[in-house]
Amino acid sequence: MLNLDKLLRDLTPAQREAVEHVEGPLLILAGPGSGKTRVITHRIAHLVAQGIPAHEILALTFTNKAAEEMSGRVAGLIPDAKVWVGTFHRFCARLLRRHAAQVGIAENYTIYDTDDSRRALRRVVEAAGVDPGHFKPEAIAAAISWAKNNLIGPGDYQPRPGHALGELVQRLYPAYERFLVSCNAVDFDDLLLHVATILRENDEIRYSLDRRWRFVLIDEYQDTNLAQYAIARALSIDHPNLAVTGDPDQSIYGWRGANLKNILEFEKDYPEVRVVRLERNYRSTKRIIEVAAALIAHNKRRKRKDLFTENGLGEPVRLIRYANHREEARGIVQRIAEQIRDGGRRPGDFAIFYRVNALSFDLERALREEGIPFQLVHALEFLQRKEIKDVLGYLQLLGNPRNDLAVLRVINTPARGIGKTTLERLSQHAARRGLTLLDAARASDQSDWLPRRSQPAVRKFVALFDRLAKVAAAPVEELLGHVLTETGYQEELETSEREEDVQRLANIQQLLSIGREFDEQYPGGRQLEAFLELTSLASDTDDWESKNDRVTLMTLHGSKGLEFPVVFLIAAEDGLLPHERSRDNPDQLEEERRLVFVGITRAQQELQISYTASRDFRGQRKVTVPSPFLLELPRERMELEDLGSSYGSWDELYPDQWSRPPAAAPVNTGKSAAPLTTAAQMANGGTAESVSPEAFHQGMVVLHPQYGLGRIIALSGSGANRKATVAFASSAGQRQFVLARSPLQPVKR
DNA sequence: ATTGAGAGTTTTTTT
DNA sequence: AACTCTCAAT
Repeated sequence: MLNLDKLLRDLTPAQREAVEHVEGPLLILAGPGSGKTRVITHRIAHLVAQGIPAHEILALTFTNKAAEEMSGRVAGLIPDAKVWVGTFHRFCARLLRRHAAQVGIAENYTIYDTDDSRRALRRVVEAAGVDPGHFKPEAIAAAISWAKNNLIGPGDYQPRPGHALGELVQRLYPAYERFLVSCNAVDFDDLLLHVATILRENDEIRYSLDRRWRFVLIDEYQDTNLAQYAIARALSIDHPNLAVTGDPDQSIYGWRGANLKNILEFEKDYPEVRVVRLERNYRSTKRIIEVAAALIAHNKRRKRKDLFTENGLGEPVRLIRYANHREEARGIVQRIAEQIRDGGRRPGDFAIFYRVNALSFDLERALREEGIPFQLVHALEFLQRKEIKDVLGYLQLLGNPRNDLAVLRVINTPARGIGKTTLERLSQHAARRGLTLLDAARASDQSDWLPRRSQPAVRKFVALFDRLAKVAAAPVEELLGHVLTETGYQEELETSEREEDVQRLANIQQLLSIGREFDEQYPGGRQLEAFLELTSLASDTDDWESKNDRVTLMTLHGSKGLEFPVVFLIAAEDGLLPHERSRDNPDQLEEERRLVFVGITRAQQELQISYTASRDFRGQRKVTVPSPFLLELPRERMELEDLGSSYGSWDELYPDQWSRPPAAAPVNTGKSAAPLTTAAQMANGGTAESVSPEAFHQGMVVLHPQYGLGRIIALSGSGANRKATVAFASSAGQRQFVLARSPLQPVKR
């Protein structure tokens, strides 16, 4: 039996309070590194020790990675307990299998990933005869996704009057949904929306599930959207034992519909809630926490939380400017190499974070050259590859023959002479008769609506499908083998000389071994559905392994929930951090700040933030502007280094800040926004006189009364038409001015 | 129907 | 810079 004392030992009073809480709502506000996962897992064990049946406990996370971590640690505490731990999406997928009929689909439905969903939408747009010229499918997809996340069904979508895109969405959303239903398919958002709908409309089901899961835990609650909120709520009405953990300061999924309100107003929904704050950080040094706290203090929309640590002071956080992206990669890799050689570090101690995946390239190369092992954690890569999706397409079709989208994908893959016109005929006939594409294909033989010479190819495809259907119940690896040989896919790749096909073949081998692993875990065959669910809800982020000793490269988003002894945060440049698309919206800007906060707080012992003087991005070389967030850091207490001075230094923007040695006196970190204005005033010397447009030149540092200091990055025209593009150090970003009429002043030095 | 060249566009983040 | 998509030629 479980030892209660052992569970509660070594916990702080706050942690203990959370762990010992049994009945009723609970809100755990947990700062980074505050032992949150430990508290959750211990609480689960404690509940079980109190005699609560493990199968009544449901723990929901957002990522598979978090789910795995949690279930592993629960298993460590209570080995055989049947606590259900998983992601929201997986949980909903399971529920939906059971209750699919409630929303008009069958239980063997297919889950469309983002790519499938885009294809489906494109087809719907085409069928509706909408001129795709003006509206990007992306925008329509985003609007539909937004609606679903906010529990707005296809029939309820109300556009703002006169809003052209909205009106289009109002028309296309129902059509898109009809198409999915006809394919017996759902997209990611549907998983949540359908389940929320079932819970809302069917009180009997709702009640029984509420009772079935008497204790519900939700991790990263700050990332829940309205649909997830509704699900959590519906499961906690008769048994309001809902425990949520989260940190508003780490909410970085607003763009996916996450609603910060859910956590900020949790206390309104459950007035009798017990709130526990975990503010002490056990992960990082004081220096790191100091920097993180100073940064996040600039956010307005947040719950005040005091971050502190009793850990040692540690080394100062480094802020480095490199000349360019190559130098940045080289510098970081050299430092890593040194520390592995002399500093007693291992490759697995290091992590490098960036805002966008495209930034990983130089680091990969530098690491490779230096011979340091690394792992790239790319969001979607493997499972998105064409060859993988093609093969899985066959599997999907076998599991769900109504899946027209899968038919479209595989009917001519590999090429078997079924082209656009044939497909057009098939689709038309299917639409006329209300058939699935597969049935239409079946009916095409000897028909009068498909030309004789097109018939044999279609007949062959149908025969292929039937052959495969006979072995569909085989173990996954075997089934994959059948697909590869029967379709001729493997042969096509094997006989090809092309380099990329060799790679593809290797990827297919990889898929086979995933299938093998799956079979070992779920022996006996007949597991096609489960395998498909696994592959469509998995992402490459999941198989990040802390145990294999490699330098980790990932996006800031991917880093959430992890920790590393040494962290490098690169490309702290305006336009990238904050991302240019987030810059103009205050809420989004705060989210970008939280993103940096998340990155910083991953570091246990050392942290280095860097940016460059110039960077090649998307094939263009650009003079960069440091991230405005850097101005919010307590730079007096950090170690500053400029390795890019040959490019003309940004020193001139912050003369007092950069050249002065670190201040001796402690500085109140909450006020670091001030230096900008101070520096600006100093730099300008307080004078204002009108300047000839010709006095401005490329690279010059200028002052704008509103936006502060900036650098001229482009000039055009002459005389009264002379225009300048200025990159500001503040969050104003880049702006263009007609010099003759602008208040811009050259900065005197 | 398939292939290849050229044009145009991109990704911010993930289930 | 790399990728995808479109369009024309075979």
